[in-house]
Amino acid sequence: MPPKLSRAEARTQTMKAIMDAGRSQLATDGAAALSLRSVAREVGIVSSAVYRYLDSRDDLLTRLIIDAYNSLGDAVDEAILTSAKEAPADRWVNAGQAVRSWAAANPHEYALVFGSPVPGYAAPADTVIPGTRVPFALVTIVQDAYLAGDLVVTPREDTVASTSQLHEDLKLLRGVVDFAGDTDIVLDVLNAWTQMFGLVSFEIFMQTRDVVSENESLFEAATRRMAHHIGLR
Amino acid sequence: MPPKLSRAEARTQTMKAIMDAGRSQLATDGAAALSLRSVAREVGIVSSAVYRYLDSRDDLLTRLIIDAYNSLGDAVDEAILTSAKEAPADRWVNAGQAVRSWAAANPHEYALVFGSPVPGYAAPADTVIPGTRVPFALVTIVQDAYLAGDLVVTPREDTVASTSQLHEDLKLLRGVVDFAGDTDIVLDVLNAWTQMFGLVSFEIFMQTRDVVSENESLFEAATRRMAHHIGLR
DNA sequence: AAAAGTCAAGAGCACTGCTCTCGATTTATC
DNA sequence: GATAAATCGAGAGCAGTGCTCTTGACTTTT
Repeated sequence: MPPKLSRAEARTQTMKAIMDAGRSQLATDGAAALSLRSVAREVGIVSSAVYRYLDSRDDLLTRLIIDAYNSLGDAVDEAILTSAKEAPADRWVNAGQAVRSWAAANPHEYALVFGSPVPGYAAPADTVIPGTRVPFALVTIVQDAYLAGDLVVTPREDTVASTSQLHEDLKLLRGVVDFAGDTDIVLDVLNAWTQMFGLVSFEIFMQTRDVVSENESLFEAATRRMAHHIGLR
Repeated sequence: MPPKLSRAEARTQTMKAIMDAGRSQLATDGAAALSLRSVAREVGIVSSAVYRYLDSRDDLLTRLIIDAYNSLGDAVDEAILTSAKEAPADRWVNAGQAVRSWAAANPHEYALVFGSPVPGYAAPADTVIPGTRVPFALVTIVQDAYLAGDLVVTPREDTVASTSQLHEDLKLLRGVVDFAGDTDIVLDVLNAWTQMFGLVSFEIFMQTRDVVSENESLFEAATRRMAHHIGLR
C-alpha cells in the first residue's frame, strides 16, 4: 500500500508525470504526433482524466513551447557567460554553436518553436517573452564589446536613412534591448540573428540536403563572418 | 446530358479536380489540416475513390510540394529575368522581394516546403531538384555580375583555409552551380541565401513578432546589405 | 457528520487515414 | 461482335484522434 498522498501532492505529481510524458513523446515523435490519449496511456491514466490537468492539447503544446524556449535560452546564456573573457567574435560563434547544438539535440523542440506553426494553434502571449531570450542574449555580446570599446565600426555606404520608418523601428528596438550603439549595428545584429536561425533551420528541417559534408565547419565559418560584419573581433 | 468522356479523359479531369481541391485546401487551412476525405468531398467523390488516383496522403503532399517549389521558382526566375539590365545589387534585392512576396501570398505553401517537416513524412527524391531552383537562380545573379566584371571582391581577413574540408565542399558546390569565382564568394552567397530564408521565415512563421512595423523596408535593407557583402553593387 | 469540492473512469460524437469488397462500366482481346 | 480484363465509384469497416458529458468514488472543508 502506497503512502497516502494529500490531494495537492498527488496533483502536482500527476501533473509532472503528464508533462514528462508530453516531453518524451514530443522528443520521439514530434509535435503533430503528440496526442493527449497517448500521453494518458503513458501516464497510466484514462484520456478524459488528463483534462483535469490541461485545458486542451493546445495547452500542453504551449507549456512545451515555453519549456523549449527556456531550455534553449539556458543553453545560450551559459555559452555566453562561460566565454565572458574571450574575444567578442569567439563569444558570438560560441553562442551560435550553442543554438545549433541544442537544435541538433532537440530537433522536435526546435521545430515546435521555430518551425511552421501548428495549424489552428495560435501561440498565446505567455510564449513571447521566453521566445526573445536568444536574441536578447546575443545582443549582450555586442553590448559588452561596445562598452569595452572593442566594437569595430566600419563606415557603411548605405546607412538607414534617419527619416525612414525603419530607422524609427530600429531605434525602438535598440531601446528595448538597451543597446547604446548605432541603429545600423542593430540592423546588422538582426541580420546576423536571422541568418543564424536560417542556417540552423536549414540543417534541422531539410536534414542538410548534403550540400556540405561538415555542417559544423560551415556553421562556424558563417557565424564568424556575420560576427565580423557586426564589428566583433 | 454531358458529352461522353473517354476513360482517360475522365481520369485526367478527376485528377486535376483532386489537385485543385488539394491546393485550395492547403491554401486556406494549411498542410496539417489537409485531409483526403475533405478533398474527396470537395471534388464530389467518395473518400475511397481518391485512392484510385493517389497512393496516400503523403503522395498528395509530395505533389503539392513540387507544385509549390515550381511556383516559387517561376516567381524568382521572372524577377531575375525582367531585371536583367539593372544593377546586380538591385537584381538581388528584386529576387529577394520575389521570394518574400510569394511567401506572403502563399504562406501555407511556404510553410510546407520550408517549415518543419510534416511528421512521419519523408520528402522523396522528386522534391530535391525543384527545391534547388531558388538558390540556383540567385547564383546566376552573382555569376552574371562576375562575368561582367561587376563583382567587387574585397579582401577578407578570414578566407576559408584551402586545406579544410569545408573548402572542398564549397569547391564542389561551386562546380554544381557552375560558378567561376572564389570559394569565399560561394560561402557569402550561401550565407545570403540562408539569411534571406531566415528573414522570410521569421516573417511568415511568427507573424512578425511586431519588432518592426514595416517588414518590407527591413527586408530590403537586409537583402541589400547581404548583396553588398557578396560584392554586388 | 453533512456539504462541497475534486478526481478517474467510461461512453459517446465527429473526425481522420486507409483497406477491402461489391457491383457497374469501360477498355482490350479473341 | 462477344467475352475477358481492367478500371472505377460506392459503401462498410478498422483503428486512431480531440473533446464533452455523466457517473460514482473519494477527499477536504464546514
